[in-house]
Amino acid sequence: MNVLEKIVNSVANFSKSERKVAEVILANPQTTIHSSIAALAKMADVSEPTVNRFCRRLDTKGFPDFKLHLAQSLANGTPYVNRHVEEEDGPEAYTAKIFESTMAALDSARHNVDINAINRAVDVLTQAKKISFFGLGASASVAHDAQNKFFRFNVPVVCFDDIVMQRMSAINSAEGDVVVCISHTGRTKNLCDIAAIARENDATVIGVTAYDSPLARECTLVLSLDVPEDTDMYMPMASRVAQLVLIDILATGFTLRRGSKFRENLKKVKDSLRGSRFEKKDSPA
Amino acid sequence: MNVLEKIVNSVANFSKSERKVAEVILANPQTTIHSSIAALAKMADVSEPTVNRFCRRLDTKGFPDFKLHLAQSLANGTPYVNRHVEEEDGPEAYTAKIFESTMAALDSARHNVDINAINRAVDVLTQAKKISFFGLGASASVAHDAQNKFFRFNVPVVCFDDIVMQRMSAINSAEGDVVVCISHTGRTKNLCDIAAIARENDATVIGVTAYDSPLARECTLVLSLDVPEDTDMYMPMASRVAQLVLIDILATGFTLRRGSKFRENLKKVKDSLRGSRFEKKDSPA
DNA sequence: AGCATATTTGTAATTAAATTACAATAAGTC
DNA sequence: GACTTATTGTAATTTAATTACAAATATGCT
Repeated sequence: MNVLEKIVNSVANFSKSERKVAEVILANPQTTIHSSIAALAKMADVSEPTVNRFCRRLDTKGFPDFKLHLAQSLANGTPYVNRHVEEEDGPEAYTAKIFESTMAALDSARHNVDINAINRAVDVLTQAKKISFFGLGASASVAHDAQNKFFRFNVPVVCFDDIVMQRMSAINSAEGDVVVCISHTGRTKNLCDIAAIARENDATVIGVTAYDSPLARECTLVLSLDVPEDTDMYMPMASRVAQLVLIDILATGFTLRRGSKFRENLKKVKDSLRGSRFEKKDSPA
Repeated sequence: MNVLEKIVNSVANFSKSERKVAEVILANPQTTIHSSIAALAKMADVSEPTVNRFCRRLDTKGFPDFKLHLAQSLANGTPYVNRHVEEEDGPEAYTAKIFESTMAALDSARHNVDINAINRAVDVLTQAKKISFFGLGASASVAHDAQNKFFRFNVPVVCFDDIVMQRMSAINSAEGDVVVCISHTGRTKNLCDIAAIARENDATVIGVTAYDSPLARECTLVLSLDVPEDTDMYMPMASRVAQLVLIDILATGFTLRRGSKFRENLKKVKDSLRGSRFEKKDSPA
């Protein structure tokens, strides 16, 4: 974990003097990495051993080691420690924070995805007779996006964001069909029902959802994205971006599995759009 | 510039012993940042001052400072190397690459967005009588997502992914209405028409599209995301994620502008979903 | 080739920095 | 209010890095 975040998170465990050190470091992290322990101690108005103890408390070997960790945190372009948008944030601040928190969420997701599950999902998808993407609310747009991607593969693909249509589609599913249910929380009752119905009708159900959720229990295969919940905003944000990236990954895996000849097909689809577009000045007539 | 690159580039200026140091560092950079000057000197089979001189030659203040620079290089240099998915990539490789390229695209977008334009867009949106989101193809899912977000604000918002509906909606727009047109390339003819029609009917048209594009020229305000084109895959990937994040930013700016009382409204919308969901075990009854 | 100069490299001394051990102070508890 | 525990600082020690200088090696010139 990012050292800066770690400082913020463990501020509760700090003593009064250690907190002073934390404040100084958070206020000028860039200066800190070029300071000696003596200089930093002076800035925070504490003694040198206090700074040293502060470093140890953050699981670093000592002050030099701490500076190393800090330098790495800063290098990743993570100036904002507190990524949560706050009341008084101006456009610059909230723009940066949202970009950063999204990137952080993706990074977290990246380290948590189960590659084997992805591989199996790609397996299943490549062999599907028909692929259905179901999502409700915020996840509906992810389902649409998935449809847009898989549609290009010239595979029978449908997408519904309407419970009734989803239900009908699920009831009509058969062996060899793949149903992908998308839900961040995995607690949407209707979608759980759909998953159950699809399974009863011998379809393979892939859940893009949280592991330990009612929806997950109804699925044949679960693709979980451990993205930290966006607690402060009352909207799904980062989690949904992670879902989209997961769809990208599945689509990519799909094309790779199908081989190079198949990819020419993709190009054809893209070229077909040309008529509906204005030509680029520099592109061939 | 990255220190590792710098070492490679200036290898010509090094003396024999310095080159030995360079080799050892390049071979195990991760070890280097946790070694003392003595340990490194021993590994390279040179004296300690030689290592120190080596550091100075790379415009660092000394060995500790050099380690700091090296740590930073390792922090951001390593992951985003080869971002393009290749034929022979396994699940692990393409998963990592897609996550990384998406993150890289977001990072690039972050540094290129025009904060002023965002601020003006938020201005316009907060004052809108009605907001319409229009997108076609891959951008349609972004438009849906935007609708889902702004709908929660209890603002009149519509979203169409159908040219005919978009056209009718655009013709019916009036002063005070805001139309947001989403298109990565900005070259989709139909959408350019829609933007023009909306403007003729006194709506404010915000374009989430490329700066120098036909669509941009039809808009009142352009929000451009300079995301490197996804050249190898014949599908829009990273660009669309960046668009979503931009929508997140606009929505966030919107809520901040509307003040805290308004945010209670958001909570109400979220709570309203509770009935349709399975309760979490640990949540209050 | 041989001498002289310049450059590179290493040894030892010095200095600076960080850590440890311990004492003093402050906070909390009965 | 005295005792215990935790926190903080002072001073000593250790460790690491740097400097100064000397030896060795290489380079150039007659």
